Amino acid sequence: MTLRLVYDEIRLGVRQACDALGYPATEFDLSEASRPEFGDVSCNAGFLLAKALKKRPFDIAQALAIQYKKNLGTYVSEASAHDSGYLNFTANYELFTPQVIHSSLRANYGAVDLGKNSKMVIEHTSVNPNKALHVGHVRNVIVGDTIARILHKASYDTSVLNYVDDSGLQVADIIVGFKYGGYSDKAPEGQKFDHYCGDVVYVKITERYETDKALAEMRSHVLKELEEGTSEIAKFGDDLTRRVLEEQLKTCWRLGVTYDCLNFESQIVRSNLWTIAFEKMKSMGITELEKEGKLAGCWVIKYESEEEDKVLVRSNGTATYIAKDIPYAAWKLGILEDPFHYKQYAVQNTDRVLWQTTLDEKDTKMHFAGDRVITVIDSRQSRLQKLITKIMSDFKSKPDSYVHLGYESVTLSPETAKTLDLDTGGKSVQMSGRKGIYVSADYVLDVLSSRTFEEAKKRNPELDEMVLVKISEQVAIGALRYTMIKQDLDKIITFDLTESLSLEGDTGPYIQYAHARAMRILEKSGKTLNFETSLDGIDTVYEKDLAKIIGKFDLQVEDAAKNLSPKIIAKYCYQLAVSFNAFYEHVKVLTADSESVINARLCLVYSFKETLAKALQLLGIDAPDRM
RNA sequence: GGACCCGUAGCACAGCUUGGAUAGUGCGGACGCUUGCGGAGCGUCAGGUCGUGGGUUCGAGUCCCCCCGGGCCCGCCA
Repeated sequence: MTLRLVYDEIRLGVRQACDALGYPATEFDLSEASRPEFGDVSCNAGFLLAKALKKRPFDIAQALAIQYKKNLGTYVSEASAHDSGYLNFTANYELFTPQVIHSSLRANYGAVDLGKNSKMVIEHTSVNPNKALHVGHVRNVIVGDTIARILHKASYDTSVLNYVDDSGLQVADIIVGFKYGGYSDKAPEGQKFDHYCGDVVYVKITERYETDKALAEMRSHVLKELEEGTSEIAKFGDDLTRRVLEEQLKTCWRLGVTYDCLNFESQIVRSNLWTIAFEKMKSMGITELEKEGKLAGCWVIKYESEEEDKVLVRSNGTATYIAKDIPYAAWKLGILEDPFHYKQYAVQNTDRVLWQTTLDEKDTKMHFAGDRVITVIDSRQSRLQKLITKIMSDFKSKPDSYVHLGYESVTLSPETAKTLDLDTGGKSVQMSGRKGIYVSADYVLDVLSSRTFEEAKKRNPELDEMVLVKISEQVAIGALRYTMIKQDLDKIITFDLTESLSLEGDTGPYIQYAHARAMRILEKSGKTLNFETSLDGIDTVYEKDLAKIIGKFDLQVEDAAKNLSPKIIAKYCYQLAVSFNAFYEHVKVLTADSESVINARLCLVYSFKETLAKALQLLGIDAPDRM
């Protein structure tokens, strides 16, 4: 039983009332009442019928309310018309609250069956393996991970992929650095290898290209060797990228993010996927050999919707970079025969196996492809992604099987830029790995973690150091993950280091704190909760509001999954915490008047705690028992 | 030149998909709340011509168009 049932009952009841009054059928909407004094659910049927019936919305709502009240049903206690024309309903909380509490005890509470167990592939992270993750990458990682968690809750059978671009220009850059630039391929003591590669080798070698043309030429040479994959350089590169990748993954795992498979670009290049995809495109007429003009001799993709033709194969016969993206996208959708074998890369969180692609026939066969694919990439790539979406919908002859989930970038605030010795004249600045303008994810986590450690220690001086470290890490990750998810994907996040340390207001720690408070009440009560007795006597506005919000968890999951909008769950967690804090402040639990009320309130607190923990889990945020 | 995104209080955002009831929240500012289940909390107040102009509608922050401001993308690079 959740709020959904109340909606369903009202929808049916209003339809019946319309029929009884002889009103025409109409697709009215039910929505949450905008203010508490309007009740719980509002219906706009009055407005919609006004024209057809030539009556005022209020009169229609009034008639409907009277008709509806002849049979109030189970979960509605009041139906009334408002002057504005809305038809408002109030839930029957005597019944609703205990039933919501019972429902919320289910392990899979909040789950919805949108996906029907269909295969869904989510690709995210996909950071070039030549540097450490910075806060811009973190947005990708967290958005992707949260979407995967939400879709899993919505009954999709999800596979999470991380694409490793180990044969690209950025990797070539650091190889040049190590092989020809004189940099040691060991990081200095105390520095992670990915940081060393990004902070030192990548940035410095890029600077040196400016003056050292010979070095710059080595880059294209190295790139060619990487693609061919047989030389000593390629072997060196392979070893190198795996060392960087290992460090990058440590950062992701620290954030609570796990994957199912690592897809190496070098293997896509060395497999036959491209040849097959190219033939398919030719036979479908997606690409044509240009006969004249400036693109003469190139295979190009022509789409009327695009103003420019896109070169797929150069006049010298070599393929452009989309020749890597197209077969990979097709592979993700299971359109092409899978040339890969798979072997175990690691075990994450004690039980989740991370696989990796191989071209070794001795390894096993697996299936990671999906009926639908979501690719999480920065919206700066939406031009290319639009093209791939189009090609995939032609391949699959289903328009929405490939989805580019774009998001705006993370920029650095002028104050934070200053800490990197950058004067931006009061404007925020785009991060750039190449130019060394970024704040690394590990650094932010470390700073946050030590800040939260101080705070936790102050509050819990008696707790063991190791316990405090664990709590502060949970809170630090909660803080970072929440800031990355709470606002809309198409809004730029201006990252400010000082601001990110805030633990008050609309933040992850605020929400976690509500959970810790609830936990402490339950602990302190020392009681075994009795859910089987009548849970009445909890009828203050605070308790009703809390029950209502607990009761709409599944509706929020559905909304978030349908719209691929992780912030909906973030807002929901915040709403839960706000409602609980109001309850906490105004309603006494342990010192309530009677044992039965104490029990009922404890049950509500337990229900809240469980629901918040489940919702936070969708955000990959731990719910600490104390903090 | 063309494509896409953003513009709502001092700052950061929600609300726009599906048009209706006094436009919400956080930070910052002012003031208050703890012998009580933990103050990472709660409460009160101040602060908004929803970028401009037009259109559609009984009704527009929400839909349509023009314009203005900001961002970002547009290679036989990857």
